[in-house]
Amino acid sequence: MSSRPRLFLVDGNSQMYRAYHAIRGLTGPDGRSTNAVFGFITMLRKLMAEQSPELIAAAFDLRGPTFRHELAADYKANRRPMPDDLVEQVPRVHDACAALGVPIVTREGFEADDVIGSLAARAVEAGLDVAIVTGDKDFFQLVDDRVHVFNPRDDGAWFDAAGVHEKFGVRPDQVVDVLALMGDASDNVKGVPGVGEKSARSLVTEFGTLDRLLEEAPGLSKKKLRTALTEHAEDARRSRELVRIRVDVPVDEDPTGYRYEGPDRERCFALFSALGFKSLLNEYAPTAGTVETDYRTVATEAGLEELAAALREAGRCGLHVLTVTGPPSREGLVGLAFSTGPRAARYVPVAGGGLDLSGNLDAGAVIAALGPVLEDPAVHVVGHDLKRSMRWLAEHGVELRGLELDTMIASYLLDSARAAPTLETVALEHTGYQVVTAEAVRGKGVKAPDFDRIPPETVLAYACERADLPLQAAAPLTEALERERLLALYRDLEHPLIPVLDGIERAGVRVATAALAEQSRTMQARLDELQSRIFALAGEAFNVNSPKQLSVILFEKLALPTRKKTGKTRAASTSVEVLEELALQHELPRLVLEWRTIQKLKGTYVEALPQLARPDTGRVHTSFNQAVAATGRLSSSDPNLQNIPIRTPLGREIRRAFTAREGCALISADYSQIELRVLAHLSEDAALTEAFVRGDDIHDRTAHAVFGADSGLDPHELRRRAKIINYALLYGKTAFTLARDIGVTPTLAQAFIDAYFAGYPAVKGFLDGVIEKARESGEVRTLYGRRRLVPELRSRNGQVRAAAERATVNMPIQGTAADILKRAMITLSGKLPDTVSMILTVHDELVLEAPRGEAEAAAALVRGTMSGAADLRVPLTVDVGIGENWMAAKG
DNA sequence: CGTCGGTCGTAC
DNA sequence: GACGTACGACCGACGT
Repeated sequence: MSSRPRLFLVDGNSQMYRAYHAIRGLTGPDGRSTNAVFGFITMLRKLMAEQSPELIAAAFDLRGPTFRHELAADYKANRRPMPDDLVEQVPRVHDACAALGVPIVTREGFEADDVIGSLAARAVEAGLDVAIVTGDKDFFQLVDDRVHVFNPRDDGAWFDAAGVHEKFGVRPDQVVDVLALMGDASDNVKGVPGVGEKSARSLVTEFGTLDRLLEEAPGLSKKKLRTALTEHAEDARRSRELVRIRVDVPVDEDPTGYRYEGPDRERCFALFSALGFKSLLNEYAPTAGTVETDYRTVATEAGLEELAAALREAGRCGLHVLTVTGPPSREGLVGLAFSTGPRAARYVPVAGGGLDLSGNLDAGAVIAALGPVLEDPAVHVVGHDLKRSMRWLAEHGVELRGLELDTMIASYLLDSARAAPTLETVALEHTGYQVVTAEAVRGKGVKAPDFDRIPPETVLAYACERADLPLQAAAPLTEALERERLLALYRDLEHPLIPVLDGIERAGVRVATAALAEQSRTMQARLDELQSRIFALAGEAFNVNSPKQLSVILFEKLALPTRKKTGKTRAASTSVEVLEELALQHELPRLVLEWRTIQKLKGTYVEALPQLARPDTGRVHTSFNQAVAATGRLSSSDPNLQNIPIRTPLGREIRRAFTAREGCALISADYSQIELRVLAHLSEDAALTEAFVRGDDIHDRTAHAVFGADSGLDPHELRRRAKIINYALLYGKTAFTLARDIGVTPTLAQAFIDAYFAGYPAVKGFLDGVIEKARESGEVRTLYGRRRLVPELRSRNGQVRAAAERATVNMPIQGTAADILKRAMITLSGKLPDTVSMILTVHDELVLEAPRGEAEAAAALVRGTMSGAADLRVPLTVDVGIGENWMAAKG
């Protein structure tokens, strides 16, 4: 090993071309290509990380002729010009290179190759080793003890002289001779006709040098070769001069001066922001620690009064409510943070909890001073997840008003397809700051102390940033919403929905915990019984819940046939589908199916729900997430009340446990076939629209269209199949899975799909049109302008593309339905009397709780509001029911 | 002992 | 390979 410092010389042009071809379809915020820049940066960063170069520089070609054009006028004449979208990236590749701390070297009249060759020669003279970073085999000619070639592709490959011989078949000093003989069509380097790479190599190996070969040519026995070599000897010599990399270009630079001193972080950040390289921004972002801040703790009565006055004076603030983890509670409030301007915030810790905060103000004093400000609609509030703040403040009797902007939801509307936006990503993208994470303050894992166990001074920066940065992000986010035509959707739909959802969450839903406990006992008894019979049949005890152990029993011990493999690990599947088939030939899988069903219901609902109910009220308060689902739907968690069973009798028992409070009834109202109606509206299909307008049974209508009037089959079965087909189309289902679901051959299923599209011709055109438009624009929108970005439509991976196409056709349908229900909720919340509460929403359904005497009137109001929530070409039919529990109300 | 990916299953 | 959108229980491999 040499101890000499090593200079890395990056072959800029070849690496830029490689990046350009390796990455497709990447564009920046301005819509211009960024693929080559991104690929080049990735390569450089990898090089830095893995090779830790002490010295580095990059050489690039300049436009215009070089000395080679003087040697051969047609040099590179055949080469296709650089694509326009690469040309425009060249200056940015240079910028990126410089920003990352890699100086750029060019020489007029010479190519990057010659600059590198000459720099390498100077470097060796100066006592350095050299690594040429390239994927171009031409550089093999420069390799010696001191100069090696490094190909950064994949894991990276080093070439010394032996490596060159192994890879290219000749010694480095013979490389030019081989290249000269074989020529290079793309550069118009002629070479010798009939001599390709292989024969060039063997000839040079045999004769040692090109000169020697040409001397001996007249005596060669092979006629063709002899003639070619003698006639084209001059071409070969000229070609050698073209392919020979110059090592004598005057380079003034001192190679020892290319010391790598790291990236210019500010310049990188600015450049990567402009290019839209969000994943890279993180690393180069300025952090709070590097910026002057005015973050202070407020811990006196006088300070509180001063803060309250300042907030009123400002009329606008960023807010963060710092709490312990877990559901909202009175005790869990840890502190409040307010910001009224960039990098300025006040943190008000609240005494109590596990830490001795006797020096701090108690919740009563804090709320007394600041509650009125928070409730004042004239004081506008910006925050990240305002609904969460509302719920926690409500625990202290404070009604947060004056909501101005929720940065979480604004960011979600801009790109609903990615993971729910955290303040970390919003701050980074819209203010350029990297915030302190909760993990950095609290530590990692479940054992990390909660915020109430951490001293206020430690929490200060964290809490203040969470008030400050949303406020700073508000303007850029609003501009982005405006620019992307999403501001009206935010203002008219998502924003007004925040307090509506807060109300639903706060109201909660009553669960009959005693009934669930009873169910749990019954279920356990049945599970025990099933388990012993399963063990008896298996001949041993095992964990029935473990797919792995179960498959050993099924497929090894009992030697039942495997039917399906699982997605990722390709293990034998034990899914319902498989077990149902196996149940035909063995008792054990049948018992396992029943065991699983009961276990699932018991574990997920019967036991989980009572634990999540408030002991004092017996009500569970779910969280609705407004910034998760890519289509615009809401999701529900802790507990998820949107997947409570309904299909099986046992499952329905669980719905019976959702009951109205004393003296009240539940009202369930759901849209009938809303997605198909949305499809009818969006596609403007005459037959589909007419069917809904006339009030036909849509599945019968489809059965008629698909199977004909006189198929002679059971009408119920036909309707069942038609229903599956109707929904299959919404999800982009293929003939393959449709066939499986309705029990026909894929060919027949395809015939059904064809018949469907023949019956509803505009639907086909609509679905194709959606994909086509989305491929062009990169996005797909609902009737109300909600959008989803679908870059995967341009993927080269067929499977990825197909999945994106299915998501694309589904989005406007599912998303418009979601928009409509949200509209209905907002309107309804303004009309309902105080005595009636919305308590649940499940995609196409609303559940309300009303005093018995008011239920009928409320039901009528709900039906009217939901029906009128959208103005479609088809009516919106709403099924409404009233009952003492959720099951009964769905009647 | 905790984290995390994989599998399975519930809803619309 | 093959149905869109979610949440969550449980297992078991893996790392501390």
